[in-house]
Amino acid sequence: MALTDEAITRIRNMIQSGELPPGSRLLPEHQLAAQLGISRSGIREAVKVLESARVLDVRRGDGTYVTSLAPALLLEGIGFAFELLQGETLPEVMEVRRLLEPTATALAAQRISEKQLDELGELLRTMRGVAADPEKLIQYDIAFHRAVTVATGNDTLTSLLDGLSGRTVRARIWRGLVLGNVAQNTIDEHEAIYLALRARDQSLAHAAALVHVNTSESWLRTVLEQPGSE
Amino acid sequence: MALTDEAITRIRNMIQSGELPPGSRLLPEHQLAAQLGISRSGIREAVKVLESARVLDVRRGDGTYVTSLAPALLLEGIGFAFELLQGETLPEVMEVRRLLEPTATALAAQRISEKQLDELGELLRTMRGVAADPEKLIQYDIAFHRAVTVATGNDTLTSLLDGLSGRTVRARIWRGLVLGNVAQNTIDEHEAIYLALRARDQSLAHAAALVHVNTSESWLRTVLEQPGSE
DNA sequence: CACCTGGAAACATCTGATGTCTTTATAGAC
DNA sequence: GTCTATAAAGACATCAGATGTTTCCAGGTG
Repeated sequence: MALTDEAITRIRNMIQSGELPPGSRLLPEHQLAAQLGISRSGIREAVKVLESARVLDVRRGDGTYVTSLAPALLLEGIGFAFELLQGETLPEVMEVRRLLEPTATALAAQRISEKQLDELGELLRTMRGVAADPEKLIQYDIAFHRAVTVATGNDTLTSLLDGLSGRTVRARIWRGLVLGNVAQNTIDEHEAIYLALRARDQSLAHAAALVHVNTSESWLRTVLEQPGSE
Repeated sequence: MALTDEAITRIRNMIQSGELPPGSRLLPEHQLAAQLGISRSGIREAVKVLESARVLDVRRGDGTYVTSLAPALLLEGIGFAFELLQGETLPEVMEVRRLLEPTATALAAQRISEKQLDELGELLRTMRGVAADPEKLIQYDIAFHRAVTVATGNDTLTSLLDGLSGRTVRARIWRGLVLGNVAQNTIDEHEAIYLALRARDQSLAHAAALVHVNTSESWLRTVLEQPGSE
């Protein structure tokens, strides 16, 4: 494995060095192949890898361009990675969430805007309305937590938590959680978080988020102890 | 873009469903191509993508195998992603570290073993010995922080922090930090963390790690305000 | 039993051809 | 002059075949 991987590295270096800034266009395949001294096949594999990593954007009939390289794009792949983690590492992922989410929520309490607070309140109100519908409840639960992380103003943090709480991982866990008898409890915990943010109380926000994540985690533990849960 | 991407998805699904468990071998390229109904070129691009994501391990002359799918492998790529983040997002990465590392250090205080404490003390002693050599100081600094996260026993967390504090990002920041007049200060902060862990004092460990990360972050801020720092 | 050697299997790479899509320029209609 | 439809060119998508290299393993040899 030398030629193709070398091509990947060289293209990456061109981007990292600024020679190929975000949005710029790469040479056509055959010219790029000539420049890097390998065949089009090799170039295509290299480009495909960088495309899957959201570094390049290949537009058929047009050309290949460097993406914006925004955190939301580049960190998109980690959700992809988390989905392949085997069952025994799921508790580890939950633990990371338990470490990160309360702190992030506390940060949100410090920075959240009035408008974002209103949106959060609206989400909470909607959640109460669909408490009987598990699928919709999950959907709005995800939206609620995402809105909180967005309120931190840190895109990198948001993207990381998106990956940690990816739809697959979260759906697997929360579907069971909601189907259990704890729907009302979950909504109450969300309200506690909302009230803490509204009060801009960082300590309270931290505690409320911790309680909430802990509920999910302890539930997950009981599920994983049962056979046939995977 | 349909055929190759579909092939990627289908291979991923075979792995996720358990049809291809970790360590198992895939069909040869031409048989896989026949099964998925595309050409060898398409299969090769798909396999290359999954290989770059550390999902597959291609052994020339032998065959293609599913990796162990361990967190350390699958999350290896996020360091790769962080290296491509542009300058203005560097503060965001530092902020995530500021959120995560103190909490992780507090967790380590709870779980670290006697043996790991001894190793940490040894690292600290070594750091003092090479205080005058920036390159080596950076090297042992990385080892120190990694040892702390390893002590949490959470591989997923370790891999994430490895990515956040990847050699490139960290080296860029710390080279300047060490070249500044703060080498001794940095070592003192490490000792504070070590003592807190030794005392198994979670609150103190949290605080010490926060002070330490904050030092780096404020330094980074001053550097980024200067022109020509990138 | 240990070592060596051949062949088979599998990936690495290249080459060339064809299909399809996008963009753009051009010719025509109004 | 402007708008539109069409044609042509450029670029990626995909396929097919051939050749080189590496690895593994069976079988022979000492």
